[in-house]
Parts: sequence; C-alpha cells; structure tokens
Amino acid sequence: MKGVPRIRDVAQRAGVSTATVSLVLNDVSGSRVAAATRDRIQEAAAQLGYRPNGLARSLRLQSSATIGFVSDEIATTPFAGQTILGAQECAASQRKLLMLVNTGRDAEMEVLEIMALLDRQVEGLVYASMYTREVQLPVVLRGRKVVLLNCFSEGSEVPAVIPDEINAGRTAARVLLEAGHRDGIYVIGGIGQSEDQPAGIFAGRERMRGIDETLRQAGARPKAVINVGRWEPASGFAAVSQLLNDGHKPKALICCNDRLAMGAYEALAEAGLRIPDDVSVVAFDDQDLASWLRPKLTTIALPHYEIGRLSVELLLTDRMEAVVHRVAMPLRLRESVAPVAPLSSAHRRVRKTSRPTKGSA
Amino acid sequence: MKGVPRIRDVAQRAGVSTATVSLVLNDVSGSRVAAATRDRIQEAAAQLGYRPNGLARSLRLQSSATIGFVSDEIATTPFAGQTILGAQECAASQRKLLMLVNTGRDAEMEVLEIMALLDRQVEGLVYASMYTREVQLPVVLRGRKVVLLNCFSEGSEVPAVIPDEINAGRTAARVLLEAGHRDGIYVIGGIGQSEDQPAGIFAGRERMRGIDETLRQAGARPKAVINVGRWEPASGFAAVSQLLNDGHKPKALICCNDRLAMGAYEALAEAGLRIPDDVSVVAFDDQDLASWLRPKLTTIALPHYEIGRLSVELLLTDRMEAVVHRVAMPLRLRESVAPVAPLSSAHRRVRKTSRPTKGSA
DNA sequence: GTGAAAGCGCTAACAT
DNA sequence: ATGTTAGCGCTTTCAC
Repeated sequence: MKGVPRIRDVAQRAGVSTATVSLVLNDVSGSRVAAATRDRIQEAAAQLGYRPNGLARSLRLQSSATIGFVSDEIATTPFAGQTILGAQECAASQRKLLMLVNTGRDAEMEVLEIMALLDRQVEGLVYASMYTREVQLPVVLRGRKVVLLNCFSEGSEVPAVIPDEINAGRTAARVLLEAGHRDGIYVIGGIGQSEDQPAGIFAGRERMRGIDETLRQAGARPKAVINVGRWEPASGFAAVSQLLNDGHKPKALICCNDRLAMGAYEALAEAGLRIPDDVSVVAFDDQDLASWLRPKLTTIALPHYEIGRLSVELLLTDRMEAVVHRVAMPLRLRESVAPVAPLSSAHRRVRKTSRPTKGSA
Repeated sequence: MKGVPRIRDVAQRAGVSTATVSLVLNDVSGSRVAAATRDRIQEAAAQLGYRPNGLARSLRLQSSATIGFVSDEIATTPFAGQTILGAQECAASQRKLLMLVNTGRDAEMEVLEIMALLDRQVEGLVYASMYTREVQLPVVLRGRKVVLLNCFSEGSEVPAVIPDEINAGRTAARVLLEAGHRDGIYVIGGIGQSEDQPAGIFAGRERMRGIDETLRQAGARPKAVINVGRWEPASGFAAVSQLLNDGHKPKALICCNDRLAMGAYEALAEAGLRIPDDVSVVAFDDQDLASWLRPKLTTIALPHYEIGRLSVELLLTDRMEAVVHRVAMPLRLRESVAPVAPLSSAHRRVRKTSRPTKGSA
C-alpha cells in the first residue's frame, strides 16, 4: 500500500471485506459483526491512519455535509467576523463545513458564486446581507433550502433572521427613562433618510419606532429628531455641533449607532459638556468602538454571533417556515448614562453606571 | 427524467453517450466531435439546465477544487474581513471554493477542524493567525500543502505571508522626518512587552526596528519610547497623560497602533494640545477608526486583503518554497501630521496634509 | 457474521 | 466521430 490508505487497505490488513470495514467504522446499528473482527478492523484502521474519503462518501450518501454562506460584502462592518463565526461554529457542531463566497454586490458574480456552491451539492445556503435590508431573493436560489441572514424578502417563502431593532429602540428609550430623563432628549440619526434611501434605512425606521413608542408610553417625547443620512462619526459631530450652536441644551442623546455617538462625544467635548454629568448618551450596535470611548458608551448590541448561529441552526434543523426571526439585542450598560441631575433631595434612583473615573483611562 | 438532470439525461436527450457529452461540455482539446452533435448536446444541456455534479467530478478527477482556511480567531480585529475576502476572491478567480474553519485557539478543536478539511480532500490549506506571531505548525498539517498567513514557523518547510512591519516602521519615521521633525519625537507602544509577552510582540519589535533605524540614519532618535503592554485606547491615554504630566513637551508621536493613537488624541485634547498644529501623530494599522478620528489619522496600513490574496495565490500556483513573504504596508497620508513649526522664514516644505478644518466635520 | 456486487455521477482510455 | 467500459472510494442491499 502506498499513499493515502483506502478502505480497501484496511480491509486487506484486517482480512475482511470492505463492506465489513464500512459497517464497523460507521458503527451501523443493525449489523452483527463479531467482536474480534471488529477489534481487528479498528486496529487496522488506526495503524494505517485511515480516514474515509469525504468526497466518495458524500457522493454515495448523496449529502455533502457542507453548507454555503453567501454574503454581499464579507468585508467591512463589524458584522462579518462574529456572524461568520456563529455560523461556522454551529455548522461545526453538526460536523458540517461552511463554504464561503462573496458577491461584492455584483448580480452577475452573485449568480456565478451561488452556482459554484450549488454545483458542490451544498445542503443548504445562508444568504447574508451586511446591513439589514429587504432583498430580492436571487432566482437561482428559488426553491432551494436557504435562510436569509440579516435581510428578508417579502413574498419569498424562506425564513429570515434579523436583529430585533424595534425592541432595541424600546430598550434605548427605557434606559434613559429609568435614569429619570424625560425632557431634553434628542435623537441623532433618525430613520437614516438620504438620497439613496429616501424612506430611511431599516434599522433607522425600526429603532425610531421603538424609541417613539416607549417614550410616548411614558408621556415623554424627543425634543428633536435629527435625521442623518450617513451614520458616521463626522455626521454625528456635525449634527450635534449644529444643535449646540443653535442654542439647544440637550440632557440626553440617543444616537442611532455608535459611530454617530463618537461624533457626538467630540461635539459635546468641544462645547465643554461632560458625559454623562451634563449629557447622557445611549447608542446602538456595540462595535468595539463603544468601549474605547471615554466614558465607555452604553449601547444596544447587534447580536452578530447569534444571528449567524441561528441562521445555520434553522438550516440544519430544517425549520424552513417563512418566518422572520427577530434576535434580541442586548443592552450593554456602561458609563455614558447618568441619572438626571440629582437634586439636593437625595438620590432619586439606583445608579447602575459607575462614575467615569476621569483621567484614569 | 425527474429531479436534477444528470449527464445521462443530457446524453439521452441529445441521442449520444455520456462520454460524448462529457467531451463536449468539458471542451476537451483533442476530441473530434461533429459540429452538429456538439450543438445538439449544448442545447440539450441548456434545455435541461444541466450542471455537472461537483462531488462526482471531484471524486473522478481526484481534485476537489476547494481550499481550507483555518483561523485561530475568525472574529474580532479588523483582520478577519479583508483577509478572508482577499483569500476568497483569489480562490474564486481560479474557480476554487474556500472552506472556512475556526479553532478558537483550542488545540484539540484545531486538530478536529483541520481533519474535517482534510477529509474533504481540500487541495491545500491556509493556516491563519489573527495577529502576527510565530506558531508551531500543527502536526496534522506536516507534509501537507499549506501556507501560513500572518504567522510563521521556524524550521517548518512552508511558505509564510506576513506584513512588512520593519518597512512600516521606517515609513512612520520617514513621514515625521520629511515633515521636519527631529526632536520631541515620542514612541507610544514600543515593542509591546507585557507579562504574557516578555519579549514583546512581533509587530512591536519589527516596527521599533524600522523606526529606530530610520531615525538613527537621519541622526535623530526618539526622546522616549513608552512601552505599553495592551495596545488599546485606554493605555494610549494613560501613557500620554503621564508623559504630559511629567512635563514632557512632545512635538510628534509615533503610536504603535491606531487604538493607542485614539487614546493619545484624548490625552492631548485634554491637555489643550492641538493635532497636528502642536503635536503630529502617526500610527499603524489603518483600522476604520483612523479615519473617524479628528483630525483624520495618518497611519501605515496593514495589508489585510493582499495578505489573504497572496496566501491563496501561493497555494494555487504551487509556490511552496519555505519563504517568508513580506507584504508592503502602505502609508495612508491624512491630517494628523504637519510640518514642524513653520518659522517666519516662509514655507519649509511641500505640505501634503490638508489643514484639518476644525469644526467642519 | 461476512462477502459479493451494485451504484452514487462523472471522466478518460480504449474500441470501433 | 462516437460508444463501451472501467473506475474514482465509498455504502448498502442481499446472498450465503
């Protein structure tokens, strides 16, 4: 025997047929193999370092034990890493492998890449978007076993997994309300309306819904909602600077993502306002950035890992109903929210946030 | 014919044997098939929407057209996304698929995951580390076709691809020198020595080497090198605050990564020092963060994409010599470096950096 | 209890 | 110019 050992080599060495080796190695239930033979086979396999050829096995079994992961932009955004990790770990737990493919938002490429996956007989596909949005299910995917990750598609009968943005909005509002804030609340970001997105972006619309609802239920409402098209630090800085220049005196800011909050931090600092003493800030996403800011940013986390994990789990457990699964977005309580100006009349509420220790880093 | 069409179905429909279909569809060079037959086959295949079964094909061809990507931590760090993207795109350009696996730094898991890949007959493997370091090539990988990504292994005969950190260090120093800085240069980070890493981290050692060398060649040297164990914003803040408190008057800071620079920005701001007017700052990595800072950070970029791409290219072109490929780290010239205090004697040098427009966002 | 043989879907050497 | 056949490495009836 030369090269990689085959089942035939194991059979030969153990003095049995390949059929018996297969039975033993796969531990087939209803098979009656003598204990002695069994041992001989196990030993032979071990000695040779035999490992079944997965390709041959897959061909015979008509199942590849792989799943395809299609993403529009593997890159950028904190989304990628944790999402893929969640998907991969879930797949691994069922002894499945993930085949990764990236389409770069190019429709033609997308078809090609998906076909490459299909040709390899993947058992199912995850179709992932890097930011939450509605998508048109690619035609090549119709009738396939697929789950949508971080996107959804009205009318196409496939399950989808997205973050529960509405509840995240509620959480953000609640954090502020529980700290006693009712007045002077400003929202930076809004629905994220822009030329490209005249109706705003999904996260923006949903977060606003939750914020508005919860505030209203408490009889409060934002002093103003500043729509921002690009949710980047520079826009956050511009928006908040403007606000301050216009004479507004915010007591609390809900920033529609961490990056806007970063800009807000700068603008507040420049105006000599301290966080959270003068102004409380709460945001969304929980990028790494959030814990790099000083004081550390209280934010509602995108559940990247869980979204990836659940998508694959649905696939593997064959839960293919056209349901939109909304994954909870957990609150990361840090240092940027403080109770509203504690009056001399003693402490108003429990204070969960530790006071930011200025200059201690 | 029911279900997915097979080569047999195409053959039947075109009235030929499967062999001929294979010849035509694979466009085999030395084969003489009548143009008419050829057309009939093409048409039949098209009508049926026939696609060869990749598993069967791979089994027959003894080549799976897949490559394995093993990483210690798919997650965190900006590394993941772009690196995987580079690897995937390069693979795709050769019609190969990437199988992704993550070991979570668990040695036992690592072996299992790698075996899963090997069982699937991957044609080669990329073994990736999320931060540059020396690794011990896992025994299961010995004798396999593997390239090390962002890591290297003395003594194991495999190629490695890492960022060219030494030259990055030189670049950082050069940027400052070219802006006229010679005195008052401080390095924040150093070799990154800590309890865990008593000899410092690879990036730290190499960056320092390049910095020292270039500075020395210009007859300059850092006023001080502040070693920092954890290269995070908080440490950068602490280090620079300390410096300032101790009465130092830095004119330029080389921060060993962007995150340290973020902390440095804060410390400088708190001390009322402006960047780049009072202090120039240059850093390494080019995380997203770098362009979020105000003023935008001049930094030497980690070539994530190229590292991923090159690793796969080496694998696919079979360049398996045990060479350490050092990928250039490009300079991202932004706003955080300014010429040293322009004397009344007119402009000293070309000024490439645009003046940071305070407050314009 | 174990082995012989068929067959997963494809390609390639060899016939014709 | 096209068809026949063997075989990639494995699993799984079905005989014995």
